[in-house]
Amino acid sequence: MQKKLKTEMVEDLGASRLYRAPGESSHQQPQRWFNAADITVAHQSSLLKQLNQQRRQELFCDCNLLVEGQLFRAHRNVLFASSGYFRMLLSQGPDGLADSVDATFDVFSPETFTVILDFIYSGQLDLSSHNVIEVMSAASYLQMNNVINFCKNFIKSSLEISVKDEDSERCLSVSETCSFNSVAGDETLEQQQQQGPSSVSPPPALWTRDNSRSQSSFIGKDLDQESSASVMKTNPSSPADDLHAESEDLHDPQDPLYTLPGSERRRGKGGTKRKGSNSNRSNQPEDLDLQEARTQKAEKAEELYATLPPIVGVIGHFNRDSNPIMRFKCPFCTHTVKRKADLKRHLRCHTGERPYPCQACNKRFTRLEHLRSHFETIHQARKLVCRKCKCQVTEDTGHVVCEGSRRYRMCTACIQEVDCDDIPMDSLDGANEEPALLLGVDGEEEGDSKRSWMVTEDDDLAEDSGADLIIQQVDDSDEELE
DNA sequence: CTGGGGAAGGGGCCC
DNA sequence: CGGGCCCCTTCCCCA
Repeated sequence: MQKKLKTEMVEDLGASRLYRAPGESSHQQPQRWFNAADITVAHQSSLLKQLNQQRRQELFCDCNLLVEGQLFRAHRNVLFASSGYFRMLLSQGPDGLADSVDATFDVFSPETFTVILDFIYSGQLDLSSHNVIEVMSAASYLQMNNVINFCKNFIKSSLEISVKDEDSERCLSVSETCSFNSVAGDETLEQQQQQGPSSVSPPPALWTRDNSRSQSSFIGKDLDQESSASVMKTNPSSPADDLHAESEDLHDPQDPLYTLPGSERRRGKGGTKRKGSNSNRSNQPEDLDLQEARTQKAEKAEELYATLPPIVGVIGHFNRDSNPIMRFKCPFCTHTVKRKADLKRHLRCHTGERPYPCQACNKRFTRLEHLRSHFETIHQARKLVCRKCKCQVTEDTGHVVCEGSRRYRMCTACIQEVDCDDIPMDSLDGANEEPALLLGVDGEEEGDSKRSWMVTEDDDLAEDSGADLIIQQVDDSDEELE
């Protein structure tokens, strides 16, 4: 009976078939049963070790790689299988069939390439907070998606960027069990990517429109803890889970630090959630926590910036005159820009850094111009348009009406129509007054260059009733003198 | 359900 | 290189 059951198992288990140990006849009572997956894994592991040993002994190495003057030797078939860059390089014309292949790299350091090469041959990625950006940049250059994904997860956990609760466990398993499978795994990933995001399961967070606001277990995770476990060992025994790593984008709109406490939470590109946009209704402890977290995140962002290599990535294009056009590649995504400054600006959408807070509502912005636009539109009623009838108003025919920290203009007719005798109206002159001298982002006096709509980290949050159309008397002069 | 408007974010590029 | 402007896209709210 038992024998019959096991025979059925052998026939039915499919992918995870069981096999008898060598030497056992089918008539004997089986002593040990082997899982096909275990055999495969053991074989892969052994093969990888052999290849790595051959590399270290420079046996059968047919590829010479010169990185900033330092020579590395490797096997072209391994490189071909591990890196999209080498796939392109080695498959270009008859050169790929040459007896030996030479390549020179100056865009990353030998130390970085050592990490990459060790990963290719061992499945272990030696990441630290000091090398992660450079490794990621090199992996991007070499088109090694699995390494990029490991780096993304590493950075993300270091930055304490939140992910959804339901994803957190999976993410942990990713970092713990990401398969090496540098040959098949990478290939599979690329195939998945070629099939488009919809085919990748689960879909990347960037593409989702999940309303979940839950925070992940990454929140509060100690950076040091991550650093101490900086060697992200991949487990060759697991399937190619690195697809899951792809599902977590560094730029997480669910990040509570992504916007201000109480302010609109942006979901995906461009959108805002304005429900409760008359903000600052969150309770004080949460504000304190978020303030602290925000400070920590700013520090992490600074650290991230500090570790950025001098050139994050350079891609050569050619113009009509066949002259190369240099571009800077974002280490976190595929975006390239012409100017380094533009890249720096772009990086804020990955780091979540929002250095420009609004004094009125404490909402934060990535750019000064966005803050200015926000303040003028929301809090200063710069638009000479009646909010109700949309007609053009002038300083004589329109009045500024306050709604919480928001201000807008209404024409005299609309105000009378609303029939609010007690509508508090700011004088237009007051609304148009230029703010007084202010504090900069860092709380240092910076003169006229910084306007009153910028708030320091230590400033009290502006009160905002958040009530619907509660019109309050606002003294412009007092407010702006502050 | 749908379209328009408002607000916000991001990219390109000029000064 | 930073600031600023322009333009586009995206999302939400509301009629």
